[in-house]
This record gives sequence, structure tokens and C-alpha cells, in this order.
Amino acid sequence: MRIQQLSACTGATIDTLRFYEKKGLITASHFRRGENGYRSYNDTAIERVEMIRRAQSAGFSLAEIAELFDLWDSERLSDDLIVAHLREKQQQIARKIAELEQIQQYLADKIQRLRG
Amino acid sequence: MRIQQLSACTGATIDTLRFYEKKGLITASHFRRGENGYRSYNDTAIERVEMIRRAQSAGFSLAEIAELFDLWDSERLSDDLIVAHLREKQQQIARKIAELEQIQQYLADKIQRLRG
DNA sequence: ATAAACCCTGGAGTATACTCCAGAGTCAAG
DNA sequence: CTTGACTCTGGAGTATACTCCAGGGTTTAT
Repeated sequence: MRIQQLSACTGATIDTLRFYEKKGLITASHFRRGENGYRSYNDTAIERVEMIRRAQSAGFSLAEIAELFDLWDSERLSDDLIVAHLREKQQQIARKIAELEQIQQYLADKIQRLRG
Repeated sequence: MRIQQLSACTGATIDTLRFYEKKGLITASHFRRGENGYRSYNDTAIERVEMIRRAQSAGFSLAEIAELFDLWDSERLSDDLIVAHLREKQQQIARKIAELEQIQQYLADKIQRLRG
């Protein structure tokens, strides 16, 4: 799959995809280079981009997402260490969910009052 | 309450508070001006700032938050219209929660695999 | 009354996350 | 073999959300 196709099926622009690569969010494991120098993406790239968009929409910065992916893809860290870090991220996400639920509650209250 | 105290009890810097004001997130209803021109905040300002931080951490831009607050504080819109808009926001939040839960699931799966 | 600590405005500077070229090479169709 | 659609890199430009002055006035404590 070439860059335009990945762009089409993820909704991210071509420039954005190259930007993510520069930031280390898309790596060698997600594409290879043809003899002409063109990027040729495999299917894991789609999943990656979708994950980036999800995490971003949920309030994570690209730096935080990169951190998560490094952990995710890590070969050199001990499993226990990775698990510990992943648990930390889970807690971070749990906090974000709690924040959203609190806003949700405010909205529900407001709606209640308006509807009498 | 003066600006330093609001800063202290919300964690937002003084510059940030003035910035929020410039963006219309903190309004005349949250403070008055003393004779010296100093801002004097009431307690609703604390709630406001905390709400901004929560929403922001959950992935909303200041523009989106301002939109929500406009709705919230609106006197001139019909109640039905406000309710409709608030419901829209609720759905937006529900989507964000779903995204976070999906990431949460990925993390759980990864942890499962690592723990054998 | 003067120093230290606070407040004000306006504007410049920074980090993040894109977005948009310029200038160049590649490839498929006619 | 040229035209049009695609690709590349590097760098400049933009929007958002701060962050940090400069240059001024105010308040509080000594």
C-alpha cells in the first residue's frame, strides 16, 4: 500500500503520515522502501494510525502516544517493567474516563433542569 | 478572591487564567473589578477552571469548551435548542469514552500476553 | 516613605501538531 | 516521449495554548 492509499483509508493526510513518521509514531516495522524510495505500508500501519487518532481524540499528546508505542514495541525491556508501565497508562486512561463521566453528569443535570 | 489565590487553588498559572479570560472561558459572571482594577473572583470561577482542565485533559480544545460554556450560560436560546445541543455534546463525550475503553482493552490484552 | 510583593495591559516568544510549498525524481497511458 | 499523477525531502508557515517579559500602578509591612 502506498502513502496515498493509507491516507485514504485512515483519513490522515499524506503530510500528516510523514509527520507521524518523523515523530517516531510510524516505524520501520510498518513499511518498507521500494527501489524508487517510495514507502510501501503493510496493514499494521492502518491499525497504528487509527490508534494514534483514537488516543489523540482522547486527549493524549503525540509524545505520550509515542511513549506508549515504545513500550508496546519494546524488545529490550523486561516484561515485568513493561507490565508496570502499561498499568500506569491504564490508570491514566481510567482518570480520563472519570473526567469525561463527570462532564457527562454535569450535562445530564443541566438537561434535567431544562426539561423541568 | 484575587488572581493569585485562584491560581493557587486551581493549579492554573496567573497568565493562564488571564488567557482563559481573553478566550471567553472566564466571563464577567465569575469576577468583578475592584476600584484599583484588580480582578476579584467569586467561587464559581474555581468550578469553571476545574471544568476547563477536566474537559481539556479529556481531549476538548478551548474552542470546544467555550462553545459548551456558551450553551451552558445561554439566556437567549430556547431550552429545547440548548437541550438538543447538550445531547450532541453528550454523544461526543460518549464516543471519547468508547475510544478510551478501546485503548484500555488493547493495554489489557497486551498485559495478558506478557503475563502468559 | 520606601521596599517587597502584588496587580495591570500589551506584545513577543515557545511547543505542539500539523499544513503547505519548492524543487526534484518516478511511472503509466496515449 | 511527453504529459499527468504520483512520490520524495527539506523547510517555511499556521493555529492553538500557553508562557514570559516590559513597563507601569497598588498594597502591605517596616
